Amino acid sequence: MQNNQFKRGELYSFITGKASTAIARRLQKNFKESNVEITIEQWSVLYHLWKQDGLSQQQLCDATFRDKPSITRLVDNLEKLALVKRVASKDDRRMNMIYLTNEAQVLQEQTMALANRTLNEALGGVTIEEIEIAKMVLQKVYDNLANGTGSL
Amino acid sequence: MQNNQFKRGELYSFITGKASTAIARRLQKNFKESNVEITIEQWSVLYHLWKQDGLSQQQLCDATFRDKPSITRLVDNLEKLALVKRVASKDDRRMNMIYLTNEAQVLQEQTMALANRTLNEALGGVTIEEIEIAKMVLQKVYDNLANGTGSL
DNA sequence: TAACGATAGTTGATTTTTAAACTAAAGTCT
DNA sequence: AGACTTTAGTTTAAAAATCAACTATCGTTA
Repeated sequence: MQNNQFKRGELYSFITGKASTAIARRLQKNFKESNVEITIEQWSVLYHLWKQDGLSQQQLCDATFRDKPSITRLVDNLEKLALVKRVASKDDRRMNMIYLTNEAQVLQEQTMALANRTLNEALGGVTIEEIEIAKMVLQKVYDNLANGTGSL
Repeated sequence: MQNNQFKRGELYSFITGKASTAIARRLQKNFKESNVEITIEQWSVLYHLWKQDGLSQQQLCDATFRDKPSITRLVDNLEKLALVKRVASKDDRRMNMIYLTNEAQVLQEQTMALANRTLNEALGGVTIEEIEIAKMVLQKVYDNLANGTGSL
């Protein structure tokens, strides 16, 4: 039994993710206004490939916190948009390595600028110290749930 | 221009909402293990009705941060499950007031216990003070984006 | 009262997410 | 080598989100 005693109802915001949903919607809107015709889900995949190109689909699952069918379809759609290419691994023929195309590399600078603008809109009036604590709490929540088996 | 200068990549967690997604998945899993056969989206509607019964669909939109079609269909499904009832308002015949059934009231205690258990799993090792700051930051992010027009 | 615009809710089409079942390719163990 | 298990990815079906168009009712205003 933990010594944290929470008042019911107060922590609803942690469950709903209203803040991240609001950020995602705003980012999507900012993309559209700049005529960037990709979804934020697709962008989140490109984001990790910009950090490191040639990830497997499973690595993209872990990075984006999505399950395998979601990544399969996101990669399907990104391939249709000619933003990524599937390349069968020579070492392990079960794996697809996902590589960015030249078109996708062009998007990086523009979309990262839009993402930073969106975060500035979202975090106005919040101090760096508060942001650091919030980041730490969210990371800890994720670690608490990602590692465990779910059996408490 | 704001004086907040963020390092790229570090704030990715704010966009993805990994933490709230992880909590939602764990809650759904805990529901299933206890044979509670509702989705977390349905539960989020019930949650607000437990706090105040007889809300209109528009009030549920605002409370759950969902749009009108989503609430229409969630109420559809909750009605099929015999957990809520639509009652046309006498004052304003455009409005449906949504009321809990007896079956839904039975669910309250069990699911709130599961929600609190889930939050205890999620927030282990985080102090009350840190939680308060994180809540404040998330609320401020939401306010920053919900009020604005999106034009920066 | 007639016309106009705003609000509450529904419907339809498309896309995404999720869980579960499935195929194919490795690895392991005797 | 043969049987078993694990891992990578795909497919299918159901629930939900999103955007747009739509109906019905209300309020205002001329």
